[in-house]
Amino acid sequence: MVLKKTVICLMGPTATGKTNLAIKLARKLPFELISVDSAMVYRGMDIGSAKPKQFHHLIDIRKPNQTYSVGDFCKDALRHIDEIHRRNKIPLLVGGTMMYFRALQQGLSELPQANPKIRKKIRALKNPHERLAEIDPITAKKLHPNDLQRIERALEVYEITGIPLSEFHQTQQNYLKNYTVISIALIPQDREKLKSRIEHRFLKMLKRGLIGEVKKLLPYKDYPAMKSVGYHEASEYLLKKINRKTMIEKATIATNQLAKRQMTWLRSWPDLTTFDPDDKKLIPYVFRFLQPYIA
RNA sequence: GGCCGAAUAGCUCAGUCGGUAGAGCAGAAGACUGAAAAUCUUUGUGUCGCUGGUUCGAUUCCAGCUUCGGCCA
Repeated sequence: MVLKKTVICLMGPTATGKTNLAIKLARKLPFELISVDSAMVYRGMDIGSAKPKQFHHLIDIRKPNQTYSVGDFCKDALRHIDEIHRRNKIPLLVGGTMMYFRALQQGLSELPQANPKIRKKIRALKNPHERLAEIDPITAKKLHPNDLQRIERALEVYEITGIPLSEFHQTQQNYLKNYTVISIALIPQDREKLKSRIEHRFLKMLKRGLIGEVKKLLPYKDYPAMKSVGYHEASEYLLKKINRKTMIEKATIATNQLAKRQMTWLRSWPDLTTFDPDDKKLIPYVFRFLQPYIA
C-alpha cells in the first residue's frame, strides 16, 4: 500500500494570527508555506494585506492591474504542492481566501477564463436574469436576479462555449484525491476580541504607512485588487471623498464583515479541526495535532 | 435671560391630516465554481425625551419641564 502524501490547510478569518502560526510551525517542522490569499498575490499591496516578509509561495505574483482567479490559484498551488513533496517537504497552505481553499479541496469545473470584451457586451443586456433563464434555467433558478456578478459570469460561460454553466458543474476536477488533506482553522471564540484586534491592526497599518502605499496604487484604483478591504477605504480618503475618521470606521467595519463571511464558510467545512487563536497553548496544541501526519 | 428649532431603532433620519411607526447604515444569519478582501440574499417590539391636559383613543394636538442646537441680548 502506498501512503498518500500530506497537504495541510490552515484557514481562519482575518486577524487571527494564521500567518504567524504558520511561520512558527515551519521553523520546527519540514513545512513549506503556500499563501492562500487573493490580496497578497499583488505586488505593492504589502501593509494593507498584512503580508509577511519571509513568506514562501504565491506572494507578489501579479501586478495590481492584472487579475488572478481561482483557476489560476488551483493550478499554481498544485504545482507548488508537487514541487514541495519532491523536495521531501510538506506543503502548508495558509490564508483566508475561502473560495480558493474550497476549489482546491472540493474541485472546480473546467470553465473558460473571464473575457472582458464579452463581459462588456453582456453588461449591456437589459434583463440578464431572464436571458439566463432561457439558456440555462438551472443556474438561473439558483441565482437571485440581483446577483449580477454571477449571472454575468454564467452568461459569459455560455457565450464563449455554447454550453450552459450548469452542465459544466456536473463534472469537476478533484485536485487533491491522491493526497491526505488536513484542514485546521483558527476560529476565535470571543468575537469582541477579534473586533478590537481588527481595529488595532488597521490603526497599526496606518502608522506603518498604509496611506503612502495606497497613494502609489491609486492609478490602479478601478482594478479588482483595489477593491480589497482597507485599500478601497484608503483610496476614498485620498480622493477626499471621506475624512480620516470615516475611513477608519469604514475599513474596520469592512474587515469585520470579511471575517464574518470567512467564518460562515468554516462553519460547515467538512472534516475541520478548530483551534482558538486566543488560547495560550495554541502552538503546542497545533503541534501535537499535526505531529502524527509528519512522520 | 428672550425667541426659534430639534428630541422617533445601536447611528443618521423619514413619518403618522389623532387609531402605538419605517428607510439607509451598523448588527445577526445564510449563499458562494476564473473579480471572492468580490458579490448577493434574508432579518426591524422601539417607555416615538419627561409630566400633565384635551380626546373613546396622543408618538402625533395643547401646556409645562428637561436636554441639545441656532439666533438675539
